[in-house]
Amino acid sequence: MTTEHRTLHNRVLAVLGPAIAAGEYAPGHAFTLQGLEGDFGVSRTVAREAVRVLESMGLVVSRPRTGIRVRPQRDWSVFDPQLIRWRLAGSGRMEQLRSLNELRAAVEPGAAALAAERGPADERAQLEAVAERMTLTGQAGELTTFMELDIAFHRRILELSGNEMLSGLAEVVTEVLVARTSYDLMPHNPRPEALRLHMTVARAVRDGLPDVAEAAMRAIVTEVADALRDDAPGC
Amino acid sequence: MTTEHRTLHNRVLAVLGPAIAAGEYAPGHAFTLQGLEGDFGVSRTVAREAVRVLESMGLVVSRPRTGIRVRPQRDWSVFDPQLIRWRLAGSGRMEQLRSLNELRAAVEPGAAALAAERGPADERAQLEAVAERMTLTGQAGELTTFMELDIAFHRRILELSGNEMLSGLAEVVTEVLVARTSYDLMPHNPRPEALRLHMTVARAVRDGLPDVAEAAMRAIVTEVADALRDDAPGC
DNA sequence: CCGGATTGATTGATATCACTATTGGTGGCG
DNA sequence: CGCCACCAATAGTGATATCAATCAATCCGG
Repeated sequence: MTTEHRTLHNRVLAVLGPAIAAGEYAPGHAFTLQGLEGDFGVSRTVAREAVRVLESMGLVVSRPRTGIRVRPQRDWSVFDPQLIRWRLAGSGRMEQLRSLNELRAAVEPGAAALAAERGPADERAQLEAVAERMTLTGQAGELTTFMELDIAFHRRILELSGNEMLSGLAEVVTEVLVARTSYDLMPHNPRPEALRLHMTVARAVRDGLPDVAEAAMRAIVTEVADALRDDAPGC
Repeated sequence: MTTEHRTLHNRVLAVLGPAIAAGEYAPGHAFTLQGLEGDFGVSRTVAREAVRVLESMGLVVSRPRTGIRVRPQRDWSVFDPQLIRWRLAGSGRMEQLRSLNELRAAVEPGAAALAAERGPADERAQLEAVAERMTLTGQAGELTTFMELDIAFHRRILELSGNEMLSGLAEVVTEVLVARTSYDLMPHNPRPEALRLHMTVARAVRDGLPDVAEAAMRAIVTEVADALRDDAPGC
């Protein structure tokens, strides 16, 4: 997760960010520094720091005389984990989850193949233990622990791909899984089919079978995508 | 491209960012605000704004008494277009290009399929014209114009996918293509095979043939990946 | 009615001060 | 001798005041 020490500008961001991310301000809407100072009861220094961060995420532009203007959605840095979290907290959650899962569907099968192909053998072997514990805690209905293992599982595979960009998506996947659990979009008991598929992926990666790993992972993510399409919780 | 008006803190970032991104400072290395003020001859406010941005990109953490410390690479927001640009400007360029292209290889085929499947028909039809102009300018050796068209082509497909995350990757692909051209990693005349493949993708998308579009796009990106593997310029 | 000078609102930048948290040392105690 | 509690130095954090630069909007002359 991203670094979050409790500074004032972070507290401003924690309110402003989600509000803009949720579309509460139309593109083009202009804030002023003075306005922010007043609204949040903070100094100019702090307000400017917050604005600089929003600016670096592409949410706003700050120009003299015009103020701080909200940019259209297409300019946002949609891969920024913080922005993803903000959006998942807002009203467009389901839509955001759908597009994130489509991304996962596009990427994770290939990552699983790469992991099986060129991950270090010892680390590849460790995946099975994670999948086994997932099965146990899943059947026991321990949702929080299950989530943590699920995150660890997918993160590990992305990292084993040996590709820095794919590893970087681990943050994204983490946000998705956290959101699915904390917003109660997971079934109380994971589907047995999904658990089996995770085991299949784990073994295929361990045994260096890219095609099997890829196919099983594809089954996992498309299953989730289908479930989300029906607005029902999948795994 | 990201917004870049010439503020002082941006000038600080333009030096500090690439330096950190290039690994000139080992993880754990600590700056102080005072040091930055002196080194860049700027006020504390400006130095702090720059640090806040670096912090939001995961490059550093700022803590009282400890200073501003460089974080290990795995914590960086590797999808941030600005960070990508900084890294492509540094010494690890080829490695960065390789991982970016592996990402493209994982994502773009699927995006092409989605574009063929559910993009608006009129926009899908426009792709062919872009591909045709690519062929013309490519054969004429007009590298800059070719690059712009190439960018437009791939961006259009990502946008037609109708998925916000995939559209977001357009920035990444743009940085890659700009870097390939400006650092002279493109062949002076694009390979005819590559030009034909772009035409194939364009027509398949226009005609709503996901499988064809996906296969042709896969051929494009794997060809590039192979070329990069041999350290030779591909298309 | 059009174009260019004027202007005032708003960000950009600096300087300085008080506050706070963290760390690392220091001295006392077991 | 080692462990723990306390203290002080240090660096970021936050506030305030002030001036410079910019530029959208307005106004005025031709």
